[in-house]
Amino acid sequence: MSDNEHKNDNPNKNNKKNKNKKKIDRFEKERLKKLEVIEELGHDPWGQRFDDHMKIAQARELAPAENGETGQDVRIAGRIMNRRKAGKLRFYDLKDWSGRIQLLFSRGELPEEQWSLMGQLDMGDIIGIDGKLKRTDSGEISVFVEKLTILCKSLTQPPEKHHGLKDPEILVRQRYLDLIANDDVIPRMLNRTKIIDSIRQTLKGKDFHEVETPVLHAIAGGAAARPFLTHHNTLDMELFLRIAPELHLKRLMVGGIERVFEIGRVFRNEGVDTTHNPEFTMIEIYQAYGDYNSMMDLTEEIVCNAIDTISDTRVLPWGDQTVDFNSPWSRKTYTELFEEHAGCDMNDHEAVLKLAKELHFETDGVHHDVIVNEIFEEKVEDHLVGPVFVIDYPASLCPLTKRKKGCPEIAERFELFIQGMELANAYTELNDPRLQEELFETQLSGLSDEDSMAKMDTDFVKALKVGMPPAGGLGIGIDRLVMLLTNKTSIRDIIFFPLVRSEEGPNSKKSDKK
RNA sequence: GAGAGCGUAGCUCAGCUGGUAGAGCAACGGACUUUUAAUCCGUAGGUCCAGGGUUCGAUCCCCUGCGCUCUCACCA
Repeated sequence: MSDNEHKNDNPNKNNKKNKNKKKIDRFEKERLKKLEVIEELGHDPWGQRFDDHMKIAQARELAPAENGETGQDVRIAGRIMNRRKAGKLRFYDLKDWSGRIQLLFSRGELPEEQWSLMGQLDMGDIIGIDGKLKRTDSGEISVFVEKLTILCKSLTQPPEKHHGLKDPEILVRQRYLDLIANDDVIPRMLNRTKIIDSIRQTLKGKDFHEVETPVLHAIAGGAAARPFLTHHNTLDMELFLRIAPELHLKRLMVGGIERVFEIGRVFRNEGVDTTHNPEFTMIEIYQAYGDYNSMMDLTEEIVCNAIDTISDTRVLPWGDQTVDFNSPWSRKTYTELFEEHAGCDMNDHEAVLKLAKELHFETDGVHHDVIVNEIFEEKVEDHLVGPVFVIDYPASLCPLTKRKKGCPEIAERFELFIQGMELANAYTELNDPRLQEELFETQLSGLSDEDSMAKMDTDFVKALKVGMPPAGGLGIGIDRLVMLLTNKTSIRDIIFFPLVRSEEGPNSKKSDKK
C-alpha cells in the first residue's frame, strides 16, 4: 500500500475533521478547567491503582433492607452516568460492569475539600468511592460518600442519559460509547463469552483438545468462499487468509491427535449484511472413529449446555416467536425435505428442470445437483424453523465428505438449521486419498472456481495417503449461535467491532487521481 | 455489486410549494438537604454531511461525492 493512498483525503473528510475539532473544544474546555482545579486541590485527575473495591452488584446485595438502618462500609469504583441536585445534596449514579448504584454527597457531612473536589466532576468521569451503604427516604439503595477518589477525568461529553445512543454508525464505530450508554450491551457480550466458555468446557470434558492452526494459507481450502489475498514480503509469496481450518485439523488427525478442535477467526471476502461479517468466529471439531451421527449428538450437547449457562429454560425467544431447543432435535433427509417443500422428486431431472425454469434459474450447462441445491436453498431453507438436522446431501456437492455405504450418490453430511439460519455443518470425513484427489479435480459444471469447495491441495492428499482414521467433523458458526441464543437478528449486535468502511483512509476508488 | 431511504446543536429528534433554524436532555450561571428522566430562573451553543448547479434567495429543488440503514445478489 503506497503512501499517497493515505494522503489522498477528499475535502469532505478534512472539513468534517475541522468541524469536529471546533465543536469538541467547547465541552473539552470546560472539563480542562475542572481538571486544573483537581490538580490544584492536589489530586491526580488520571488516577492511580484502586485496590480492594467490590462490584456494584455485590454492594447492592449488602445494602440494608430498611430505611434508616446503616449498612456496612464499602469501596466501589465506576463511571458517573447521571447526577441530580437537591439543595446541599448531590445524587450521582455510578456504573460499573456489574450494575449501577446511587451515590449521595452531603454538604453537611463532607469535608470542604471533598465537596470542592466533587464540584469538579462531570458525567463520564471515573471515580472511586468509600462510604456507607444506606437507603434514602424513598428507599433507594445508596452509598453515602465519605471519600471521593478521582480515577479518570473524561474530556468528552457522554451521550444523552435518557434516550441513550441510537445512531447505528456511532454504536459500531465507537463501540465504547455503546457499552457506556446502553446497559444491555455488556451483559449481552459477556453472554457471548459464557457461550464460548461453555463450548470449551463441554469439549474438554469429552477429551477433545484445543489447538491453533495457521491463518495464512497458501491454498484457501475447506469451504466454498472467496478468500482475502495477502502477501509475504521476504518470501515474496502470495497467501490467503483462511476460509476454514478444516484441512489443517485433519492433518492433525492423520498425525494421531484423535479428538481435536479449534475456535478461531476465519475470513471470507463476501458481502456484508445482518448475518455476515467478513471475519467471523467458527469452531471446528474432529473426532476420530466417529461419523456424522456422533457429530449430531455432540452438536445437541454443545448447544444445550451453552443455553444452560445463560438461561433457565431451553425455550428461547426469537423475535416474536420462540425456539424450543429441548432434545431430541428432528432429523430429516435432504431428499424428503426437497420433496416436501419443492413438490417433486429431486432425482426427476425433467421435473427439477421445470421447477428451475419457473424460478428463473440458469440451467444450461449446470450440473443437476447444483440446480437441485439452488432450488433447495430457495424453496426449503426458509421452512427449516428447527432446530432440524438436514442429513444426507447429494454427494457431488460435498467433495470432502465420505459417501454413504452402498450409496455413492449420497454424502454423509448434515447441516443444522434453526429459524432458517444455517448454524452447523458436519461430515463423516472422507479419508480415501484417491477419491479425495479425484474430487479435488472435479469441478461441477455451472460452478465457478470460488463457488467450489474442491480446490486441489496436493499436500493434503499426501497427508491422507499416510492414513486418517474414519472420523466425524463438525463446524459451528459461533456468531450465529450467539445471535440465536441472545435473540439478536443482527450479527453487528454480537461482534464488538464489525467491519465498517474506514472513515479516514480513502479506498482505492477514490485514490485514482494520480 | 444493484435499488430505495436517510445525514439538522455533544446526544435524541422537530422544521409547512424555497425566505440562512427549534425543542428536550447535556453544558455554563443561580435557587433548593432525600433526589432518581428531580424541579425552577437565566445564558450560551449551528459551514443544516461535502462540493457544484437552478434561483433575487437553498437545510428544503437538481447533479456529483462520502457515510449509514433497509431490500436484493454472493456467502455461513
